[in-house]
Amino acid sequence: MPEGHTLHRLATALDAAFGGRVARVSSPQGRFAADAALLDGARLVTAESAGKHLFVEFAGDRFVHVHLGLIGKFDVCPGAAPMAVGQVRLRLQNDTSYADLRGATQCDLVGRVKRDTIVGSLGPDPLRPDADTARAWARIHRSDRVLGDLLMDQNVLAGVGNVYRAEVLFRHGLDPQRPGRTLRRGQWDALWSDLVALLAEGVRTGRIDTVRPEHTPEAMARPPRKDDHGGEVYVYRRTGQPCLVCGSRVRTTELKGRNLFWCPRCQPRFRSRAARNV
DNA sequence: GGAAGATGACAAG
DNA sequence: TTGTCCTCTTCCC
Repeated sequence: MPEGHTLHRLATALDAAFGGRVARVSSPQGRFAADAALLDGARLVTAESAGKHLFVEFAGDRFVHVHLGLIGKFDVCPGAAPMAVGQVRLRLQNDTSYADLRGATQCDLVGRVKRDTIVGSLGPDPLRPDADTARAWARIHRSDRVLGDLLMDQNVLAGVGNVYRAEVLFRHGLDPQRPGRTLRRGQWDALWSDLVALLAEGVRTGRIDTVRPEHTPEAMARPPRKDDHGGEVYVYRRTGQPCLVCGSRVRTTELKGRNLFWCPRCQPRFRSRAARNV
């Protein structure tokens, strides 16, 4: 379930379990074996996240760059490491904890320059207090691409994934197919501060909850969800179900290979002034 | 038991 | 745009 808040929590957990201590590093699956051998027995300095990227820093300006992709998992557990189950690409362990990485799209040993390049290419991360929101706005308000596309572009905005995209657009009544250049500054500012709050809440709870208190009874009354982002949402993966606010059926379509969810009434189709005057 | 699908991102054409 | 990779869970037969 990797969106920005997940990676942020993961970095914190890894830092708490391994930061400042010598770590055993291995690759039971073998695909990271050569690099693991180089790091084995080194001091793990810290772990940090940037958007959906994770960097585990080892002494000597060495970083394990991890991207979980769609299906990756990095489980941090207390106690002694059991026999590796499944495809464990990377395992960290010390006297008190172990952590297993599976299914990541990326697990590479990189230097500081490469690490800085990756971080520098990302858009502002709502979880970082020093995030430069103006950079994202500069990209968005000049773009012909639609909001649903822009919000998922990590070079525009770092850490937002499919769940937060769908939910934040719903919360602001914005049509996902609306071109970025038509967004007003005030709307963007509201969108950004909402993302800051939602992701911070996600970091705190480990779930994605976006339903406002006034709609919580409706959310609680519906059948339990099968997917595992953990929280209560308005539209994400609720295709065909009634909107918690207006009762319309939640709709879905594919946008650049990803599922996009929205409510046709709460997020009415955007029409430019020119189009309205025709 | 096996197919489908999933909170992502890349390269190739 | 399409194909590919990564792993695990859910759903259907």
